[in-house]
Amino acid sequence: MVARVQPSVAPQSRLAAPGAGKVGEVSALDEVGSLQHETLGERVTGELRALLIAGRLAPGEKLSLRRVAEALGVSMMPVREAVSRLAADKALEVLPGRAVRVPVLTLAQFRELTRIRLVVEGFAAEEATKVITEAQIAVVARHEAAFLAAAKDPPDPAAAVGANRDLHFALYEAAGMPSLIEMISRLWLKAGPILNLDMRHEPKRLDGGSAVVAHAQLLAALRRRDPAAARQALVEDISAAAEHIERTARLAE
Amino acid sequence: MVARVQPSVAPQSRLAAPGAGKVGEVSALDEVGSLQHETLGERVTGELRALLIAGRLAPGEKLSLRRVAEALGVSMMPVREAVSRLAADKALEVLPGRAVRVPVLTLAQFRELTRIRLVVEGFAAEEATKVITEAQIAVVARHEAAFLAAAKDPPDPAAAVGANRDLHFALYEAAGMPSLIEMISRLWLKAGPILNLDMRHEPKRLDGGSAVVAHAQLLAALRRRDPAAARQALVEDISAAAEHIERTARLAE
DNA sequence: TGTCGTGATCTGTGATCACAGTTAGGTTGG
DNA sequence: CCAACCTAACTGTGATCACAGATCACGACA
Repeated sequence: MVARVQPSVAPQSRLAAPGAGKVGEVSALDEVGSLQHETLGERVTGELRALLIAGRLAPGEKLSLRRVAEALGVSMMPVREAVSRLAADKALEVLPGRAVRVPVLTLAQFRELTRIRLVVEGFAAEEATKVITEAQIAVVARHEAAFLAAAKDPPDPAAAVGANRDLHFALYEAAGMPSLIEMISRLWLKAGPILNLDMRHEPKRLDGGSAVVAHAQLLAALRRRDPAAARQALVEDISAAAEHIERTARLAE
Repeated sequence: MVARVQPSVAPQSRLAAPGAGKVGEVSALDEVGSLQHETLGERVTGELRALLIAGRLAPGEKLSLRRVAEALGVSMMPVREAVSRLAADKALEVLPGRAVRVPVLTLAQFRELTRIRLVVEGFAAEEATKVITEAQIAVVARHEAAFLAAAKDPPDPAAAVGANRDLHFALYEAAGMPSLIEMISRLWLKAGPILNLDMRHEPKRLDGGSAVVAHAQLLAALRRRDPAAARQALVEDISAAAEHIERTARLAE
């Protein structure tokens, strides 16, 4: 049907971009990173992503483009773009003729997601342990402390969820693999609603739970520079949380 | 900033959907799968995805929403949605004030992508080998034969690219993990432009290349039900292709 | 009292218009 | 003849309007 999308422009004919700046001239203006003013659609996307990962949007909850637009004080257009992106990641789903909602995972889907997380995040932990710096370990430790504080009595579920997220991603980012981070983000986007909604509703799980010991083992492995042990600690962290979800959470079918 | 997106509807208050169909009654109407008519935006997305994976859109090639819309005979709106989705997957990128183009990978990005592919697709191959059926093996073998035929003299690059894709995904789908397939598709979407554009331009690599022996080893491992060997064969297939790309292809920076 | 039909309302999808920013090409001045 | 400016076309983004389809609630009929 579509023979050529862009017949007129040959990409090879344009090897080097002309560039708007003058060549050979270095000034202080080159320092500023041309703060590309974030487009409105991207901002909405980020807002919804944060809400999903934090578990503040429950599985099955229905969203309305117009309502979201009104709540965020923007037009319907950026919301459409954001929902399109998130739906492409299956972080949201659009029912045929109905509305857009947060997907409700079946038990099989949740188990598959967990298996993938074990592989991908385990790999990330292993690679991160090989190249992590002292300063980065300190950052992880700081988030671990924050998580511990939030899990203590009285527990602060929202803070715990955020600290847990920061801890994990601080580790993953140490691997220095941006595409991997992006991939893991997508996994969290899909698992976030169940995982963190649960953690939010059952703060008792936090204190004395398996997460604290897994995090401690993870940090110890990092300090020992033991990739296999770090992976093992992460696997236990993910597995324990998944088992708890399977026991308690409401999964479809 | 945004406290609650949808304040009026409590998701818990709507535990079970009412359902339009009558319960307890089984008729012929339950057979028809509620044919949801594919939306226009989805069709455009699929069209662009196919073009990207097949390597028919070269890295650095610029796209214009209006041109694409005109070429596909649709309005600009569905194209915007498709580009939004693909840009979210980083299969396309939108320059700040310029145009949208297919990304040009740096050497570091390509290497990272390859490492991730080794982990994820290797895992998929391993899992698939554990549960693959005879019929599914036959399907893989058929695509292998098609690939062999397309690689022979005279080589048919387009057919070879398609057969190679079908072969790999026939294997991965045998694992029965939909989210994993989706994840691998995204990886191919990003690597496709370089990998298959190269294969298209250098058909000599096909005949007598490492791909045919890797595929043969893969099939042998499948028939032996040897997950580790299947993974190894796939790793060699991916690695060999990646090495060739690194030697010949034009990578940024 | 239970069930079905029906209309108002809300849903996402698509099209069209408006706009600021950039690019490319042509023209003018040196 | 070369370079710099300047204009015109084109870019993605956002907003608004239009429309088919689905949902839901109310009311009428059995």
